[in-house]
Amino acid sequence: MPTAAPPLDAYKHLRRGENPTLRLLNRPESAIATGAVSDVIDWLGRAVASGHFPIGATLPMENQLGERVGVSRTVIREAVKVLTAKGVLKTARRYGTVVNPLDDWNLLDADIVSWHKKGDGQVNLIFRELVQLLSIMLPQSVDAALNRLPAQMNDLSDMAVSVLQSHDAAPEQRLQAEFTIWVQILEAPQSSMFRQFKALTYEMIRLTQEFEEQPSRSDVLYSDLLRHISSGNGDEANLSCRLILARSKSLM
Amino acid sequence: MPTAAPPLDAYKHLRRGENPTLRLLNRPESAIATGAVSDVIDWLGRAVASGHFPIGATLPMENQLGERVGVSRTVIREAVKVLTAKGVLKTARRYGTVVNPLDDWNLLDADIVSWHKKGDGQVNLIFRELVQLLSIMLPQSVDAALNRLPAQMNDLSDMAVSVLQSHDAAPEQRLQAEFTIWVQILEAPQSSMFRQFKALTYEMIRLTQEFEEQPSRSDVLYSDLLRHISSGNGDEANLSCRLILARSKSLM
DNA sequence: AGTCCGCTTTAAGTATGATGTATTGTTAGG
DNA sequence: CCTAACAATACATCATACTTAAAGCGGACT
Repeated sequence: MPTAAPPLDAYKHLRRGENPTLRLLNRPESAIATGAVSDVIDWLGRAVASGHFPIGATLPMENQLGERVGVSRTVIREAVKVLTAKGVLKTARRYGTVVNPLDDWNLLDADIVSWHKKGDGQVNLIFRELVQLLSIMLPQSVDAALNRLPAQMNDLSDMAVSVLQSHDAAPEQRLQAEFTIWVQILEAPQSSMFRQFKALTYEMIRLTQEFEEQPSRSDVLYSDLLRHISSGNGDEANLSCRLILARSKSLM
Repeated sequence: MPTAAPPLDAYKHLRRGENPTLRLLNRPESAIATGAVSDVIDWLGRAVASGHFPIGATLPMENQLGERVGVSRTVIREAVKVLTAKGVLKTARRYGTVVNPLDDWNLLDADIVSWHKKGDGQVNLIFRELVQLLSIMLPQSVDAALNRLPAQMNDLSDMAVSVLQSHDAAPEQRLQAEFTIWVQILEAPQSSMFRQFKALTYEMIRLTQEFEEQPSRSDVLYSDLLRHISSGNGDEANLSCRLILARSKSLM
């Protein structure tokens, strides 16, 4: 086991959806976004995702873990329980807490994906499978967007495109802009389950940005997509959608 | 708020994968399948899903809830934390614990779906959307199964079909048999994310059985599907797949 | 009357320590 | 060599005390 302990506070800022200037959408912070337990969940999740605690490894005892990050055992236990419910960890008396194999993880849980970043152990695998999954779901959603009246495609999308077109948009702004567009599209099927893919889509965009050597311009792709949806051109819209996904797919 | 409290122990037997006689597959018990916390998660989840605690409702205080089901506040808190992480609940100091709107629930989490049963508040909605989602994913998986060598379709599937063909198979056996077949198919894409849909597929089959007025024979549908996959007949296999799903779809 | 500030109260959040209990590993007995 | 009793471990549960953020009330001031 590595000796260096990742700092607990290092990720606190990531959860907050700071977005003072712009009105674009940000991925809703995980519902459990308050207090020490949330911090430990985040820290532990990233520690596992990064390979600091590799698959099959046994975590330190709850007591040690607690004093290591400066919280009580109660907090550690509640965090571990959450990670256990997400299939990442498994606890057993006398045996300890161990990291489950990847197939046990609830990979459809966006939180789990969000803990991974470029360079982490299985991030390439996860990214690839995530793109593969969304390559199935997102075109379906685009199809649904065609059938609904284009009133769905509102000002928010237009604003997002203009952000993408601007030359001085920060990466986070571009991330939010692309996400905003997908949120509109994923509303079209009017399905709570489809809506669940919003957060996963956010993670795909995020990882796409991380993996890009140099920022590529996506404004044309998205404006084409929206235009074809508005004009009711199904084949063209579907093609635009797949072009956007091909960009992510090409990064592996 | 309703007065009658659902019994805590009433669901304990459901989690265990009792399967003494048969060798077919059962949905892997939720990773967190041991102890009082697990029981409370299950109980609370079902209490919410059934509408006993409707959306927007405030739960009793952690203390009261604890003495109501006969566990300490610690156990309640750990269970609530898990439900919070799944987006079902939301806690705030001085405000209490409230049930989130449906769109906040992690509906791709099979546990949440598993808590719903026929007659519950939103079960019709969830069932419909679940079938809709799997109507997209399962045909894709069938396609992948075609490309892999038919060694994938092993004895297990054959055994499952023979169970479906037998006239005296219990409902649970038929459930397990159908599930076993889908497990094989969902292995074909060799994707951890696709594997996540196993548990959701299990829930779809379960709900399909619940909603069926009288048990319908599915043996022909599945044997056709497997036969077409083995023979590499893509169009026919895809059709069989959609026929199976149409059976579920017709129940709403 | 209406607004604002601050106090009190509430219920979740955290901490601590003690005890319970499966499970493992070992050892003594056959 | 095998089995059964035993001891050790680390999670599981319980009980209690204390902390903290926020809702709600009430009084003071304009």
